[in-house]
Amino acid sequence: MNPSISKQHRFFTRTLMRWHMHSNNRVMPWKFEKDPYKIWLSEIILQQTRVAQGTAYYNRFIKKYPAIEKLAKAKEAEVFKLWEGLGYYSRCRNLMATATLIHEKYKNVFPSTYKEILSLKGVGPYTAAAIASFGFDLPYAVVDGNVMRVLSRFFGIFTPIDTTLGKKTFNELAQLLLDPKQPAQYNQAIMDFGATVCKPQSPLCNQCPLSQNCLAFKKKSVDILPKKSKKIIVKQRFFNYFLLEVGSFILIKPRTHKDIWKGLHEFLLSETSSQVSTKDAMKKLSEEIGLSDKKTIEVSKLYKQKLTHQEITARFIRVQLDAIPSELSSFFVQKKQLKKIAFPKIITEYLEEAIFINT
DNA sequence: AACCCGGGGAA
DNA sequence: TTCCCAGGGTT
Repeated sequence: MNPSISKQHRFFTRTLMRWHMHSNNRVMPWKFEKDPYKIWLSEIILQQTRVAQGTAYYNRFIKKYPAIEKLAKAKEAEVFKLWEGLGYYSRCRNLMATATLIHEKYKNVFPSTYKEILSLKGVGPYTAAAIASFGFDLPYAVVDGNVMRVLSRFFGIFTPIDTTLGKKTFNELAQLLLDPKQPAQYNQAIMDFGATVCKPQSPLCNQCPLSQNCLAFKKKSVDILPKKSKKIIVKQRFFNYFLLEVGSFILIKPRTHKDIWKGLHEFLLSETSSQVSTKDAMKKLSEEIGLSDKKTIEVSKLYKQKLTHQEITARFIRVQLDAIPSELSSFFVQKKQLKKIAFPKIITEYLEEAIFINT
């Protein structure tokens, strides 16, 4: 018996598991899943993503790539297109890298130790614990946003969850509380409990089985927990997109530099530090790439896209060229191909509204 | 330790 | 608007 486990700890775990047995009605496609590939895929998709948003993506991925070998052998552009709109595209790159690694190094057998799982690209402490417990019944406690919220409230912990000390505190506490005899059930229970009862806003304290011993409930601090320390500064950026068109061809470039949307594609971009007129944007374009015989045919309205730490304002300017410039020839594709290419949301939105694409 | 990386839904 | 989501990687 671990002496550092108090009465409060035991009440928490026992009551949580009882709730899980009798009152947990949450349904998700990957629940009770034991195939580590499917568990891994669902966990990567759900990183910083709501279940409601990720579910459709999960189902499409499983349908198209029912086993990891299929994913490992898929074309990169195809996988990106399937991931399009889900955000955090490094997850998609890491997904493909890990699928390839497991295919080649592990011969399609998913690694079964916590250490090996944690070493996979795109798999951090949370995801490793999730795969280890759900897939292999190993005693590792998951610590995600749900868990930190539940623990910070029940144990009245005001340490900010986004600090090193906070992460250490919640990780150690979560591991103490885990029922080592049924790690998968316990982890499922605490996350479902956080998502359905101990919610971020208006939690259901009046029908919470833990409330009698919940420190935040006792001290009326439920609504200020968990604590966070960071304040995010949102940077404004202005994107002038030029659609260089030559007949049925159009210029599309991949985003490869260290910036947002790496791995997706876009039109010719000229970024300005402030909102500029179409005329000035065209002038800047001419300075950057000297194109002759160009004719503006259409200027779109302004589109906005809010990211966590940036706000993008974009305008799309259609430019007709007489011929494909030789130095840019490798970037021209048939307009018909656009539907197979993965774009950021702001471009997808424009393309859905623009009718030229079908002409 | 601080910062970067998307998009959407709920209040 | 603000918050935050089954977080992880880089500097």
